[in-house]
Amino acid sequence: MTRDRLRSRFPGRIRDEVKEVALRQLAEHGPDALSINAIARELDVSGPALYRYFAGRDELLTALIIDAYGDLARALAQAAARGRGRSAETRLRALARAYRAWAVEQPHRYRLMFRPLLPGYDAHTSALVDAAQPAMSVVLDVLSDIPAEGRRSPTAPERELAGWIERRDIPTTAAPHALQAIVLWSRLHGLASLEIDGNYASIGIDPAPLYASEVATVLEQYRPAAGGSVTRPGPAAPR
Amino acid sequence: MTRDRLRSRFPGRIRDEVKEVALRQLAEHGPDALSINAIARELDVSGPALYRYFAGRDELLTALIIDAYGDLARALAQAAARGRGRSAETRLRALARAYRAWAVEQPHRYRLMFRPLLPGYDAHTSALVDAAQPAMSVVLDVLSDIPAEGRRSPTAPERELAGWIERRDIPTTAAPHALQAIVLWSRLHGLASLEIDGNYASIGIDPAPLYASEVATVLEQYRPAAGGSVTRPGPAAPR
DNA sequence: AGCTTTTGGTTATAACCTCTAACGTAAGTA
DNA sequence: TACTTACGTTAGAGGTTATAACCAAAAGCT
Repeated sequence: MTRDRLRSRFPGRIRDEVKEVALRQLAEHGPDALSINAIARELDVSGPALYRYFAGRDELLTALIIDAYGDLARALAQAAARGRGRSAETRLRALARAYRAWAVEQPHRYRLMFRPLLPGYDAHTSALVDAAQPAMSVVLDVLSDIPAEGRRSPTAPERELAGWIERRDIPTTAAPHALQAIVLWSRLHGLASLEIDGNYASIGIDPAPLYASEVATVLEQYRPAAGGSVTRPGPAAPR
Repeated sequence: MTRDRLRSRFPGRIRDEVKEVALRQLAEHGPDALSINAIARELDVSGPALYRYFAGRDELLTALIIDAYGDLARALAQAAARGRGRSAETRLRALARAYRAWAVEQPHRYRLMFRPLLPGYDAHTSALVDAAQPAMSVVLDVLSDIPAEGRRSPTAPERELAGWIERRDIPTTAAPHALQAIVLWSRLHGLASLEIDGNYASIGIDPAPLYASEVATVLEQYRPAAGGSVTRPGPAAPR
């Protein structure tokens, strides 16, 4: 037969084309339904042809995940940039809204990011954590605009984080806020992942205020004096 | 042939036996590796035999999920019961520790609970949300021990929740705390799911203080006056 | 131009999987 | 004892990933 080759049909962006089809199928038929064969069929090409472009299902998957992280980072950066003039608080709120919006608009991709695929904790795993970093950096950036005057002495997790900060290419001005960023991310992730699985819908509440509230308390908690001082991460968890 | 039948080998608990094998395989070879065939092989029985006891792979999966919810609820209830004398705060902290411990000790089961399987939002989905409720009730129970003196007027999400509370068999005394419970759960879920996927380990921090801290701020936030008053879920998210 | 090498596809095949169908035996019941 | 139901068997349809072997088209070189 030798029908039109992929190369001529999608010059220079075959991998992208494959990934697009993959995302479509993923959105329609669930996360476990991602099938190399089905993609090939839709591209009107026969089975193993795609193995010229992806080592296998897993590599395709991780490529999708990495893309997703990048895309999320871009969306967050945009949201942060839009509010450049305003206060860090409002920018942070915008960030949270953008995070939520991204997750809600493409839940399949969001789920993909946090789905562990291989039991093998090998090198490719580190590729994934690297991919996650830019998005985190956006959060850190916004947080580091908040003046850190009058800070109390760093807590244990904060000290642990300082070392990590240095080992990456992150500007060390962000260090005092790293823990905030992680807590915020954890909360947003908790909200988003519960929301896209319909847990808030099933009990009939609107999660939007929760996002706003979580941002507010993250700012509150790690502030110098205020009322949040009782609240500091105690002496290494009363195991 | 006619080797020993399952019935005679595991009288009265064939389904349980199958589920045990399933959990073992799930723990060892990842969540996608759960195979009816492989289970049958391990039980020294041939393929389709198991279809007498489970309608298919999906039913087995949902059975595992429901079991997991029940098991988690038991673990939480135990933790809550152990601290019966002490203050609600410490009981709540114990609850959080138990939640974390359960998730960390059996990550495969934890992941299972929050994994959406079928795109079909049918009746079996409601079976799953029903299964999740007992665990939530434990959290509500502990929270409702906290006196609600001097409460400010209920926020929008709280009002939304009140209706839901009435529709279930939950004692309405828990109503004022339902939002706290949901926020707490969301945070715990965020922490746990990030932890079991190794996100904290990869940046080298110990998540234990974070759990404690999140419990503390949940209590802080929804307290009458204090410093948390600025923190209330704003006017329905500035969309 | 012509020859050679690389590249991008093809089909065939192995080894899995889920699940249905058809069939026989073992066990319980009238 | 005869009948019926329950339980397990093999066979098979249709799906998957992934490898192997092969072939044609395009690109590079002289």
